[in-house]
Amino acid sequence: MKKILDLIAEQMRTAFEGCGYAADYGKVTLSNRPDLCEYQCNGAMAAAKAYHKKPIDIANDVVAVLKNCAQRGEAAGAAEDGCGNGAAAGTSVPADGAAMPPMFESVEAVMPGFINLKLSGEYLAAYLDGMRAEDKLGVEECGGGKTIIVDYGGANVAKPLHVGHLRTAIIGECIKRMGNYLGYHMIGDVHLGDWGLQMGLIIEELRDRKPDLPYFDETFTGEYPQEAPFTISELEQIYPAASARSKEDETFKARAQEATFKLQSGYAPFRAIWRHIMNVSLADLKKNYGNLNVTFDLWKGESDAQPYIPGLIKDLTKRGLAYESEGALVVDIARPDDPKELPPCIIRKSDGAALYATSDLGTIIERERDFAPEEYIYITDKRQELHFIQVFRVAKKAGYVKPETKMTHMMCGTMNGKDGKPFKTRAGGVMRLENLIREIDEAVYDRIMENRTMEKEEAEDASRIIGLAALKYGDLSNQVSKDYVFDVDRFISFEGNTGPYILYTIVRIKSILAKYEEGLAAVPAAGNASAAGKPAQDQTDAANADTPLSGHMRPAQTAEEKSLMLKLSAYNDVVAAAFEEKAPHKLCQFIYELSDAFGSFYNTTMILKEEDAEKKAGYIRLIRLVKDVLESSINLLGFEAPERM
RNA sequence: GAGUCUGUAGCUCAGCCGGAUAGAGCAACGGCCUUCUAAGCCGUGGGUCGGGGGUUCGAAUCCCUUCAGGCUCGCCA
Repeated sequence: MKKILDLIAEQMRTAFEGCGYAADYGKVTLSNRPDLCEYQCNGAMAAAKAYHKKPIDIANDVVAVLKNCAQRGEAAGAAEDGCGNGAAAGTSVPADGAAMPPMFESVEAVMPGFINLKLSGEYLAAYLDGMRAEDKLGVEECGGGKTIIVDYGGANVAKPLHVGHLRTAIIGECIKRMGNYLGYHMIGDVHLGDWGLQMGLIIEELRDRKPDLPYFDETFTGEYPQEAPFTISELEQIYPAASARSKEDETFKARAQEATFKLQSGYAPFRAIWRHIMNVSLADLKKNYGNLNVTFDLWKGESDAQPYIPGLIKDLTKRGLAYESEGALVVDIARPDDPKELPPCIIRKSDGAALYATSDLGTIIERERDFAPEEYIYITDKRQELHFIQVFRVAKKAGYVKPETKMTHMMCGTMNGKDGKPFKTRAGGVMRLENLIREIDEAVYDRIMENRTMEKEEAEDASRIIGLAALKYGDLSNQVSKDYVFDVDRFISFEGNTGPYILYTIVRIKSILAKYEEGLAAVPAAGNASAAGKPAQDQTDAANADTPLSGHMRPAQTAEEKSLMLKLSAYNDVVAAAFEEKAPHKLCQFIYELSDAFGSFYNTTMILKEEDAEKKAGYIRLIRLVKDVLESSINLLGFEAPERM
């Protein structure tokens, strides 16, 4: 479906043109004065200078044309009188094939030259009917199947996920879901850190702990065991210990570097250990990401890029793009218009080893070969900005990526504690993701038990769902690029603009809908024995020809109802903008406002007590659409709602 | 030092490709449950949009300058 702002703007543009002004001035925005109007057009003021006229005169001209059309009851009039060509208000939003009612309830010019618009209740109702009839609630699939690779998560093998991994995972998942919803072919890749020094550290630490393992017996010639010589909890203990040791013990560090080198050179025993590390760690990572509702299409890692690196280096050297500098192999990426000359990208260290940029370039070569995506989106901490500038420029300069391919680096701000410094546990350490999630879930559980009567098991399930929503919404509702304060106490308060508030709205609607279904089922069941045994859903559809599903949306009767309907109509616009601008917080903002509008409506309108059956059915249609939009939105954000809370 | 981002209510944040009276939430205060889930709704108070200058009919928004803070600045990822 066309976006409602575009539909209105089409009318405005033809009206401006009909008065002899450029159509561009017909831009329409949501009103910033809801007390005066619903939509506004400020074009008359902008046009005033170009046409040497008073803004209010222009506004009056345009308004006169719009009113003229409305009066004649044909918003789809002839083009020469400026009434539009019929595409906007005539037939573009069919509701059961019927023509659309007139668009505006009121159109007025106000000093100094604003044009204030109010949508007619009939038009709005018909627009919402259009949404209800469509698969994706009116969201247009603008992606056209284009492939986009999203590189997010950034987990390191053998290191537990901690809060620092939270943002990129959550944001990446949301971007991927929005893209898929809009018809892009999104490929999420976790891009594991599985090839660095940490592997050598683990191998050498393991040697000291379990020297009898066959991997360390150079005379061993048999088959290595299938089973890993450690569990995930051992592994998670080994790495930090080894890491700490390497900082004090130079010999140990040298051994680890040596081991890393041997691993990377293909030394069989160490490759065998590496595979064990990968298997054990990957299973754990999948579980943890799964708990966050974060999934990846690809579980590739830096190690997968290694086969491409020799060819990459050879190619860059042969073509003169890479050259030796201070013992390292580098590629210049500076451009004359850079405000500051950027350092070259190092693709091989002076000791001959590859590094981060090299494996990212290797990964790009593999992705081009396998997917030839039209866009790359990397989601990482913002401190990696320079790294990605370098990688992108080398990839383009060397022609590994087509010039028109978009390469985007979404830079995430850091999560700080209440003190404004990077987030730490109360004890001062790095907080593991699992612990954070548990803390939130427990707080939700306590909250449920203090206010509600619910079985222990249901409460536990519900607290997991609600806790995740609190965590994700708390993150996604902030601007991606900004640092933000991660305050556990605030997240578990669940009041105001929070995930649980959104869920609560959904749960209340579900509850009303369920009661309504019960009520409908009860009526025919009393006098119709044959229907009595059927499930409630079948009965409601069969019992009443004019069910909430089949009937039309009714024009709003109250201010609260109108606000709610107006808010709903913005859904397709918001989803498209949130993806286009890579701004999940806009979708959060939207569902918060939608929930808020529902709250006001709910509080002023008794839905189930309504005596007029058709009116009541209209309310049901409306709140069902609210529920659908909310559920669809939170699914894009990456969480879900419980049945009760 | 250079580059870059940020600075909006007591706190946490929207708004930033120029528009009308700068918006929410939390916290504070006051109302609303014999009515569909009060994790809710309604209301009150609270602001030199860091400071200064400029562009404009019009600036939180654009430009310059200044202050404060964060981050980055060739062989970590």
